[in-house]
Amino acid sequence: MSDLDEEYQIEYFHEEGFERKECPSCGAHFWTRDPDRKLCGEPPCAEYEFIDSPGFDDAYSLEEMREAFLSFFEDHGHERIDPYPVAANRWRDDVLLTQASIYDFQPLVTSGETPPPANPLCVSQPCIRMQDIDNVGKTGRHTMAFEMMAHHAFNAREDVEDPDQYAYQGEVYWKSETVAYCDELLDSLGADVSEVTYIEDPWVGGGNAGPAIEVIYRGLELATLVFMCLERDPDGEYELKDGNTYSFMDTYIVDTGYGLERWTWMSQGTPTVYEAVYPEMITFLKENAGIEHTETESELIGRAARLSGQLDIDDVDDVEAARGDIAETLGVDVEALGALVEPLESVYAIADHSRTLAYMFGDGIVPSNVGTGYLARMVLRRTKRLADTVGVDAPLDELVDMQAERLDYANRDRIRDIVRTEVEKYRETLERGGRQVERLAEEYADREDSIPVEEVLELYDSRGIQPDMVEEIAAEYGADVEIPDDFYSLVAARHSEDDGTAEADEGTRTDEHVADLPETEKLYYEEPGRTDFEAVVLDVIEREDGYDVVLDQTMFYPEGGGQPADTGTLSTDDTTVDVVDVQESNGVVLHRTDDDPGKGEFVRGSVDGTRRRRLMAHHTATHIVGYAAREVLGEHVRQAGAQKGTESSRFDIRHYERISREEIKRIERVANDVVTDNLAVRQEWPDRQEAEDEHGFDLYQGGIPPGERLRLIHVGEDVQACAGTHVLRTGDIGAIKILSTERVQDGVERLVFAAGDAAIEATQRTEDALYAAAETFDVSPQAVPDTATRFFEEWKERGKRIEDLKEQLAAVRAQGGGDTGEKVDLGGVTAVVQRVDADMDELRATANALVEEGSVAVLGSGLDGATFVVAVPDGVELNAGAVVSELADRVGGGGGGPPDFAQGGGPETDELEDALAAAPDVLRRLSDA
RNA sequence: GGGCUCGUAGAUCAGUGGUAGAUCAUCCCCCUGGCACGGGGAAGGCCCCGGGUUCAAAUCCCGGCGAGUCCA
Repeated sequence: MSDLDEEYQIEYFHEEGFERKECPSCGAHFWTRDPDRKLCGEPPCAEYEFIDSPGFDDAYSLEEMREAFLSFFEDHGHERIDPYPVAANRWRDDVLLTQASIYDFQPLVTSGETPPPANPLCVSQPCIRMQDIDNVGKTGRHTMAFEMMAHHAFNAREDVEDPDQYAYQGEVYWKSETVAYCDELLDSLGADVSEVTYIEDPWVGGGNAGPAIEVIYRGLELATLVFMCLERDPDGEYELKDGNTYSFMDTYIVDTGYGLERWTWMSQGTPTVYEAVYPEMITFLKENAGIEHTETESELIGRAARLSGQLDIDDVDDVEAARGDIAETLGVDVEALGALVEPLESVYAIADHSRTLAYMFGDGIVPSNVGTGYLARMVLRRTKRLADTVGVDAPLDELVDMQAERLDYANRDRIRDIVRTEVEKYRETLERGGRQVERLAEEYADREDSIPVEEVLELYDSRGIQPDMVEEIAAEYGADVEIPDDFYSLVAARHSEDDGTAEADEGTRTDEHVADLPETEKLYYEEPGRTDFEAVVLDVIEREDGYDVVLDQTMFYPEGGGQPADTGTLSTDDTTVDVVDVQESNGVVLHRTDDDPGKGEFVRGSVDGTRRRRLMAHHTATHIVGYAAREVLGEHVRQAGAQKGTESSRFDIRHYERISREEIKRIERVANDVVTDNLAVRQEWPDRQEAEDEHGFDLYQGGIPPGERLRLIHVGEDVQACAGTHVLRTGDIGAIKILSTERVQDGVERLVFAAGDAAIEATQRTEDALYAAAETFDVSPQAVPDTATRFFEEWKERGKRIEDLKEQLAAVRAQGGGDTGEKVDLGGVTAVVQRVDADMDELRATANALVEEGSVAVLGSGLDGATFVVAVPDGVELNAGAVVSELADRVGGGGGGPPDFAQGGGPETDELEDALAAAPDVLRRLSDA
């Protein structure tokens, strides 16, 4: 086993006379120009030495520092590229948010499959790291949103068998130049390079690894220089800190990260990073929240900030402890210090979170209960809480807009709209939740009981109510509640209880048969309207339920991109087999057939033309509906899934509100305008990088296809990467009809629509339903809504009238107006036993009326099975439930109820008379008892 | 993607197998010179929809629709 020590013997260090040392405090190895230096210089081995004493010649704003960095590397042969979105899931599906500049180039560029946009390049990449959320504001240096400035060089070894297998060749530069650039940049900004230390710190992540260097200046880590050159390999020579073994790759990549915020901070020497990067916002927030400090207070805050860099702060508990230490060092009361810095911490966090939200919404994330949308929602709610707590009364959308303006987003109105909508949703949630907590608190306060933790868990889990809100409200009502320290692990435990969903992953069956076969030539792109073709059967693979036929070329479209497979037939001179399904595996198209056409045979293929035409119409229509939805609802609208069909298709989009009927109509109109314009549908196969440069990541609405080249489909202004089959002109679609919308998830709306013939059919089905209703009402279709309303109103009126009449009938009956029943004297009270063939409501009403008269009522009905109602006036010793129970038993059923009013019945209607005849005896017996 | 909670009068919610309720809002009456308040009364319910279990379902079970929320 080797270690990576040798990797740090970098030419530049030797040329410049660096010495390698071991830090006596932490044991790390580092390189320095200063022969007298002992410590590595990184906290906790040192403290911040730049607060109030900036480390560079000039103070830079965030924008100035970004420009200084990028132009430095431009002057040194790097091409500046535009940053990627913070929503990394727009070009890769393994992560949600961009957390480093290298994310831009994973996985296709780092693996060598796709060339980088430039080589070498430099970029300032916005990133979001949610894992730091609790520390933001408290440590003075953590931010959730930041820009990682970077220069990257993509190298590939040329001593391999086939250097051309990689999308880039040769070495641009490697370790020595990388360190030299960093050193020179620091020098050019006026840093004292003799104070800079380069600490050896191997990097491991995501299956890759390599030597890496932390660049420390005046106690602050300014950059990390990573030399990605290893990949995980069970037989690898190098065992790294994650316990895995690694070996060298054919590609090796310079991956650097320079924290823009920290460089800006270093240049200004403010107490915290926040004051350096968004000073106007901090000033605004402090003013808005009415935070003012005397000179001595400010001085104290500055000293505390300086010390906080020295402490190794990893979580909130540490922060609490750290504050104690700081207070002690400064000789002040810990609570006084807290009162002084806590509002400031909130202000810092609000500024940072607002910037995070501006990035998120600016890059098109829509709040949701899933994915990046959920993260955005969490950040927004946290920000709102902080603002409320510290007393910032400016609306949140204004705060986010301040950051969006600085970041130069074009869609600021949309961002504000999203924030306002989301804040309103949160307000409603809080209001609902608050009422719920109040009720609960009142209940437990009345019982002089404390609110159990289980209730608090339930409130959080299903209603999103923070435990501290429960505490607060409970206190108002004088109810006790204890929130355990491990509250959030209790929440986690709730969710992990039924984690036993076995992964029924039968493994991707990489077909051995397919591996040796040539890729099938796809004819459907050239002439999508053609259905007949000729081909040679290259192989036939027998399957459990049929055969997979491999041809040299095919017109059959395999299932993919939400478009179902074609069906049809393959014919030889001797036989015709049905193609029931078509799949693609590694470029080989597998035609699932019901019979074996014979390997080596020459076949004529015929695709079901009607089915294909319908699918093509729906596929092109999907692009058009997407375009129309973006036109009507806004640029943030993105595809969240799609499934094409022959009768209808569904298309899911990200949007932050329910779509109104009006909006649907407008989308339909825009879509049909595109159809009427009869635009040509163009396809092209450009280089991936060029396509991304020209059209951006919105190309990947339907997912991210692999490969160096993309197939682009142009429909009017709309451009998408798409492998499906399309009509030649939009007019071929005929018509597009949106059938319904539904909310698949919060923030995801599903549009169900039909195109072409299917649209006509769908419209006809709707009309048929309307006509049928019109016929029933015997009115014109236009009159159906009014008529239905009138009928419904009348129906309700009649219901009430019937109720009323039943009451009256019951009263009359009770006074002996109707056919009087048998009277039974129970000594002091009379019981009336009577058969009334009526429904339960009427029976109940009659019984009530009899009770009003002072009688016991025993009523039976044979209307729907045998049913009984027994009612007993107040003060009479007779259990109605017991009576009913006995009577119902005689008709094969059961019954019960409270002692004064019981109901029951059974299926044997024939026994009803006998049961009623026996009732007097039952009554006498039960009342005696 | 997975879990959980909820859907009852215009609003907020009780009711958890046995006669659908409260508070506020609305309307009427009383009190007052008038108003606020107070007192009395009335109107207002496909108990989200569809199945199932049961003598009986707002209530229990299944499915759907709608809303909310937590986790990854």
